[in-house]
Amino acid sequence: MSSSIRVRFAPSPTGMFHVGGARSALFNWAIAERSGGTFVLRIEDTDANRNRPEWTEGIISALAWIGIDTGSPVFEGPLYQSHQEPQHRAAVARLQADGRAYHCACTRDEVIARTGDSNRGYDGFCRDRGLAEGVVRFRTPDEGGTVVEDLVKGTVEFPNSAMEDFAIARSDGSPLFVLANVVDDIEMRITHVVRGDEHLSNTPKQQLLWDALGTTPPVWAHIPVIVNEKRQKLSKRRDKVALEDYRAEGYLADAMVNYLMLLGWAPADDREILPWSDMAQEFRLENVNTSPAFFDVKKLRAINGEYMRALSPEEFTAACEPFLDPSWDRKVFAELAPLAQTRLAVLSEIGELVDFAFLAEPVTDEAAWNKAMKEPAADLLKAAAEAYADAPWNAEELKTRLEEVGLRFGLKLGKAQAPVRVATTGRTVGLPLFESLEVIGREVTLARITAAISRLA
RNA sequence: GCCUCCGUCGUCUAGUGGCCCAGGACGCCGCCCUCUCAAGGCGGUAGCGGCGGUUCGAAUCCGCUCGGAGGUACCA
Repeated sequence: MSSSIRVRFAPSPTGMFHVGGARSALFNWAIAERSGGTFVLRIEDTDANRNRPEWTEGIISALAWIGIDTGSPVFEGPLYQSHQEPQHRAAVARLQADGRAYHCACTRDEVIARTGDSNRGYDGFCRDRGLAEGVVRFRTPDEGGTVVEDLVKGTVEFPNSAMEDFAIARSDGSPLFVLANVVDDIEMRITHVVRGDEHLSNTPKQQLLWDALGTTPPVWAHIPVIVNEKRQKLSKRRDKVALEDYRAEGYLADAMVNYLMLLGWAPADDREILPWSDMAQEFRLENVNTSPAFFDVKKLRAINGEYMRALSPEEFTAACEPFLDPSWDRKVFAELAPLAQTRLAVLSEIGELVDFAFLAEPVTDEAAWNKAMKEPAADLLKAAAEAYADAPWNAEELKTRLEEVGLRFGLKLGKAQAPVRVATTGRTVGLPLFESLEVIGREVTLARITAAISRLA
């Protein structure tokens, strides 16, 4: 039973991979992987995607980034849905032959004129007229309710009286999305449909169609949507939702996956940081929350930081590579990288932390300069330059010497280091100073201190 | 309008009648450590939308109410 599971994942056809879609994909992936089932990717918008293959490419590459590999044995796809295939028309015809659907010639205005209510749906006027043309409508049950058994939401009952005879094919005969969607799911032997709960309201229609087509409906699981700080569903226009953007900013895929899985689900123990293998093993749709979750970048950053600190120095250095200027000396960077590892939340911040070591002149932050270069900065820098002129060039010694210099001015190291830091790195905050000086060398250090002295003069 | 879903610290959550005067994590605040900034350690802040029931006992069950979200096309 569980080995025959086939989950369907349908990213939205917008050419951009939404974080909500990513989470949904991950949930699907987890249950498919754990049960040894099949993950079916379907891009639902036929026309848009047929004309823009790069959109599909983008989605596949985003999926690959978070570990959903198109080469995996439990992956099947991509599959485009077309609602113009023969089997869709055949299904419409079958439904009509079975008396489950009928032609209707009413216009919207006619319906409103009859019901006197623009809020109500179709009134069933053509139900028994035996027409041969027009839109095809599905004959909805008059009484009772349609019960959707949902793994996440539980038992949800929709009164049939609130469901109009909805259209399944246009008057030109072309099948509509709802119908095609169900037909394809049946054909692909989908057993589990896991999607955002914005689809819950349309589920009874689909379920009716599954039944009418003589097939047992799949297991439904409607997961809560992800919302913004205003508690609205994440929108492409307002919110930053493209998974690709987070990759570009320097979030680690593992951290992203971990965070996304935590949105609406929590492992049994108190762990929040845990490997994918554990999550996939423990994940149950039944344990997914029912309420919407806010996408909190602050927490994402914190988790990303955890993952970055857990990296070995080599892994961290490698992870930084895409965010480094090509001209920077990688040997020098390798020395600096371990110092930077605990000091950033996302990889894209690496540049501003280490650029001083590669540029001819440090980028000087004026506010930092004004703050650090107060009396007796000039004299202190002169003394430091002297002390450093003949110092053995290692961090330990550089620290000791500056400490001594500071003492002469009645300053502790915390104060005394500030002018030197700004002179050599351009900023008041940054990597450990003396290790940094060791890396850039005596010549560069002295040159920068001298330059600062003359600027102060 | 009608239908459906949702409502525990600012945020993500644990919690399915007593173990909860509600636990963890992020954030925030403070202290320690410290060459700056981080990291790390320690401590703190803050919550069951409201009202009525049921019960010896309710975050947990029921009703109402308020608030939020989504759906409702000859769109996909």
